[in-house]
Amino acid sequence: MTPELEQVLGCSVHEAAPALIGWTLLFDGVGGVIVETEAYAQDDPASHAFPGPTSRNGTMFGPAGRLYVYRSYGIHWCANVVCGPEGFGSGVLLRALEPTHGLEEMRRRRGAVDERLLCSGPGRLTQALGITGEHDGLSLEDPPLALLAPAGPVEVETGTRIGITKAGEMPWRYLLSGSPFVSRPLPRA
DNA sequence: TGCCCGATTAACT
DNA sequence: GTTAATCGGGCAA
Repeated sequence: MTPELEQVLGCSVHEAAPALIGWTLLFDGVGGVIVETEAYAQDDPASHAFPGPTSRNGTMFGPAGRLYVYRSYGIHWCANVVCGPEGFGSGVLLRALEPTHGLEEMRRRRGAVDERLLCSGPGRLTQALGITGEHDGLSLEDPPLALLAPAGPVEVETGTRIGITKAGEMPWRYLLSGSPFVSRPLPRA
C-alpha cells in the first residue's frame, strides 16, 4: 500500500472515514470524488462486523485497503473500504460520489438521470460503477480499482448516519462541505 | 428448517 | 409521506 493510503486507512475507522472524503474512486476508469462516507467500527451494533466474522463479512476482517461488498435489502449492492489493523473488522461505507469519470457509462447503467443522482446513495454508487458481490475482497490499489488522493485541502462536515436502526444517533457520517452530490443534505443547523 | 429483518431505492398517494 | 420489491444472514425451534 502506498504510504499516502496507509496513513489514511491504517488508523481508526473514525479517522479513516472523514479522511477518505475528497479522494477519487475509480472502477474500470469510471467513478468520481468521494463526497459522503460513514464509519462502521467492530464494536458498533450497527456494523456487520459486530457479531463477529461470518461468510458474508469476512472481508471486513482482512487487511485494510480492500473492498467489502454486500447485498442490501436483497436488491442493492453496497461498497465499503476496509480499514484499521488486519482482523479488526471495521470499514467505511461509501455513500456518494461526485461523478467525474465515465459519465456516459454511468448513465448507461443507471438510465437517463440527473448527474447529481448518478452516485448519490450507496446502492446507486455501486450500480453506476458496475460494482457487485463478485468484486468483494478486491484491493483498492489494483486494477480495475483505483483510489487517488485529493489535490488540495478538503473541508469535511459531520452528521448522523442514515437508514440504520441501531446506534443511529452516533455522528459517524461525513460529507464534503457544501457538495450537492450527497445522498441527503445535512439537517438544518 | 423456517421466520424475520435490514448500512435502500423508486414509484406510488 | 408511504410502501413494495427481494434475498441472504442470524437466530429460534
